[in-house]
Amino acid sequence: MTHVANEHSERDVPAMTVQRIPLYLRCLLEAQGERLTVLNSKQLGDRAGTNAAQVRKDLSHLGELGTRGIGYDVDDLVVHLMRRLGITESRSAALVGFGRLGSAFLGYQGFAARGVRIVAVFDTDPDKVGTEIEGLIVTSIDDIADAVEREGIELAILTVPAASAQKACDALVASGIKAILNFAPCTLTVPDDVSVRQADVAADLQILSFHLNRASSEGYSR
Amino acid sequence: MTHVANEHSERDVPAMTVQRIPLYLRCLLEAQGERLTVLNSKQLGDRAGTNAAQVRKDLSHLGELGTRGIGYDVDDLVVHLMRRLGITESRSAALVGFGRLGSAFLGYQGFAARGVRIVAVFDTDPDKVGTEIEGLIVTSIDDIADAVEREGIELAILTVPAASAQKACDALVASGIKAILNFAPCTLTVPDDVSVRQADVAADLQILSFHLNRASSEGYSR
DNA sequence: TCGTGTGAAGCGCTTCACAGCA
DNA sequence: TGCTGTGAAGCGCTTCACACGA
Repeated sequence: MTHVANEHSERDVPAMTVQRIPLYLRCLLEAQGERLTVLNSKQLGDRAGTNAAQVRKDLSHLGELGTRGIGYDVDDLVVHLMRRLGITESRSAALVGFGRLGSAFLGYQGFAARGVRIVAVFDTDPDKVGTEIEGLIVTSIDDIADAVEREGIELAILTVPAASAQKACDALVASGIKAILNFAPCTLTVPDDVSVRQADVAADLQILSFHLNRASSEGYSR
Repeated sequence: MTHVANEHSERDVPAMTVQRIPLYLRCLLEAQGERLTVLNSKQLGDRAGTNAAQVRKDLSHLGELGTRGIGYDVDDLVVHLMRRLGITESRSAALVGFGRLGSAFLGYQGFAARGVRIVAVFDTDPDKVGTEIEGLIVTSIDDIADAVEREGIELAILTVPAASAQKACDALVASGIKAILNFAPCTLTVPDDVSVRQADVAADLQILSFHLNRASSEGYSR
């Protein structure tokens, strides 16, 4: 059952480290844009809004990626982080819910550079099904299982109203999707092998509102 | 403005507890809709996707809000959590960046029930300034300081491209805003007394993508 | 009796400080 | 010399287990 792990390639990465990998990657891509070839942990920490010790500890969970006395090679680290995130080839995502928010994501050109492509759009509304948008045709959610297999879809972005989110989620799970980003303000029930991330904008605003109450003391961030 | 500290009304609330308060509030409002008057910690934990011990510990940080042997009064707890979040009166928010994503938030009718109202819209694009939308008129970001004072704006939702996010952020900070929800994929630099929450959709998708890798390599054979 | 509130134990993440290596 | 990688210490969050009170 146990595989031989080359270096620590299959060692356990702490959850908080996983959440920061996309942040580091973004900072490294910025640095690439500035023609920087090497960054040390202090520089990367400053860009990411953390600190040098955090950066070193995080990256050490992924392997020995730096050079003592020098720092981290930007290009190498970009490649390594992308591989860890599984986005060396773009991941294919389905957009479920062709409303205002869904349309905004469809029109957003920034996903490609971050390793994600929206390759299918689903909705339940018969008036929307058949609409062409960004080269895709809005499809009935009943046809999702076929599309998932045909297009190799692995991720879903759920932008339907809260009232229909669980139903749409069930359809996604039934079609074999194992990762869902849910923008509906409701708790989704899924099997253990399916990952869900909750993106509740109103909740974020409420958290910020809480901190406003304690405006006397110093502010938080993230 | 300081209240007499009855019980622990101004005691320090752990950051993780603050993040769950909006979740509990949402679950309680759902329960209200089902005409439930009392919930115990197990029931609330199930709805929120956590557990009974977590609920009791979290709520105990806010005071003695339950009744032993019974549970928590739904209406009372709703009022208490809303007060703690500072949304008994809606908070006024500015939307900065009238693009696809910003338009989606403007059209979203769900914020009102969560205690937040968008009362002003800003953009830099002269073609967009002057547009009327949802009863609001898109205003130049240069006029933000006036609007913040006039409308009592305390929150900002930043939906501009990454390249102009820091500039818009600086304008918000200069106008006195102390809480910013940033959808641009970039790190914002702000004074210590300003709270920023980062909402990076692509990063969320990358985190989900990471977990897809784990699942496939850890999975049972077949 | 039942369920909350809470000290204490358990656990994981962050920070520190320095050994190790280019 | 300079910076990474890492054990260890520090800290905060979660979970446990039970006293307390309605």
